[in-house]
Amino acid sequence: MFTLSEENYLKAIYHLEVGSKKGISTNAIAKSLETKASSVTDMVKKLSEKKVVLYKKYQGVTLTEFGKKTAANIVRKHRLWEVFLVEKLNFSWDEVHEVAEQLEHIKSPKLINQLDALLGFPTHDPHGDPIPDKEGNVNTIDKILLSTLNKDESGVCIGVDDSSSDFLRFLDKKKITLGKKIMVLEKEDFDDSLSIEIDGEKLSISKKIANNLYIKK
Amino acid sequence: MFTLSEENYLKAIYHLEVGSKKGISTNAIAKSLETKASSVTDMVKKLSEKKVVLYKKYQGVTLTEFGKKTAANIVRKHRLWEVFLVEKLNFSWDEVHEVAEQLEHIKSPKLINQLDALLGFPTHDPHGDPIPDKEGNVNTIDKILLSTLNKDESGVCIGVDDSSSDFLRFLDKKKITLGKKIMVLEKEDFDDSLSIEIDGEKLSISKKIANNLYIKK
DNA sequence: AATAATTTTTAGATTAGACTAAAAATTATT
DNA sequence: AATAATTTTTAGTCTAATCTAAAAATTATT
Repeated sequence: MFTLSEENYLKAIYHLEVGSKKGISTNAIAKSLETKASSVTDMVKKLSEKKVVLYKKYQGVTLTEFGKKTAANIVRKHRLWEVFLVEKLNFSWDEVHEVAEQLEHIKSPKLINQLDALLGFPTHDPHGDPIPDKEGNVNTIDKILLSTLNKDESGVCIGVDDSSSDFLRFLDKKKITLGKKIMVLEKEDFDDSLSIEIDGEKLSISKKIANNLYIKK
Repeated sequence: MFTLSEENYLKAIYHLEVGSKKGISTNAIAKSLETKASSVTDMVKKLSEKKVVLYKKYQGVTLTEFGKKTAANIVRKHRLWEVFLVEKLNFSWDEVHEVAEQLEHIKSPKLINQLDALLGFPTHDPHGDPIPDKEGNVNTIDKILLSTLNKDESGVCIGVDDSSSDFLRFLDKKKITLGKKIMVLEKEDFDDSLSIEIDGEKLSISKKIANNLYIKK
């Protein structure tokens, strides 16, 4: 069994490993968890003894298969709880993260299985991120950034990259939600802003926004 | 804000204070939390500094008003989660305690308020124990032990004293659940066992069982 | 390739919470 | 009231997880 702290380290390493071929550096983990490199070194040794990471001094860490499964399970719990908060308890999508950070550490397989069933076995969380299955497998679909679309191309909004409260509240205000169809009407060269159509309405979107919205063609 | 450990101490003291006029002894707390008296002394000093208990060396502790409210809120969360587990996630009443012990420490007022609403503002948990309101007030109704009923008297089953898994599973097997009407047909003098009628069926109940079932006349 | 800059690890300290063993206070018993 | 038994507190130790500061290793730059 893992402590709260161990679980948080595992989760951080899991997220950092996505799209990174090499080992995860001590500093990267420290930054992600807002802690000090020396603390990371200590914990990483402990995790290595527990067989969830491979660790060689100065070489960074990699999750073992066991570690990956363990981490994926925490992420699974986090995302299922997020769905629960939005679907059943009327949370908005910018409010769920903090509470899910706590709920993800509750230990009860039955609780999670039943929650999964109550929610109708959802595949994605409120931000469009995929929910790992019981074995830790993640169904990755080919999502692209809105900013990569060309003029006159369109796609369906399927997720966000940055899921900070500020960004999510901005999307709410603009009525941009998952599942909505977005058409690129114009791309401005001088500032890379986009003119898009959503819900039959025209809207201007900055580069930063377009770089944080995932689209499926 | 309180740590996990502090919350568990508060809850233990809260429960021990019910029906006790004097201060709660160090040993009583130690026994209830399965820890050592010396650990209790340490923690009690900390809780005293945090203004949740009154403490004088060798005199035991008493919860302050603030402490009572804080503890009642933890109990409120525990019992609401128990209702959730039974009503929404198909847990049986002997399975809920362990998970609720974890869930009660989740910090989010909105979560609890919304959960309360989702459950239809329940007043009692699956074992018949009252759920404190947001201000920490508990609606105590006059419950009596089944063993105090006389021959030919009857009442409705409204709760259990001992809520151990073994006892609850026994009740399940005998189809004794909250809300059922129980009539005392006979009291045996030599072993204090009862002959009762429930669901139109005759059943023999030992003294121990009758001492753990609460009835409302 | 040598030196500078950066990253990582080690060594030692700190804090919360728990423990053991011994001392002090209280309560019970003669 | 004196002594015995029990309870409670104190003093000191331990572990998990953190930190700072210094040392060691790696990477980058001239």
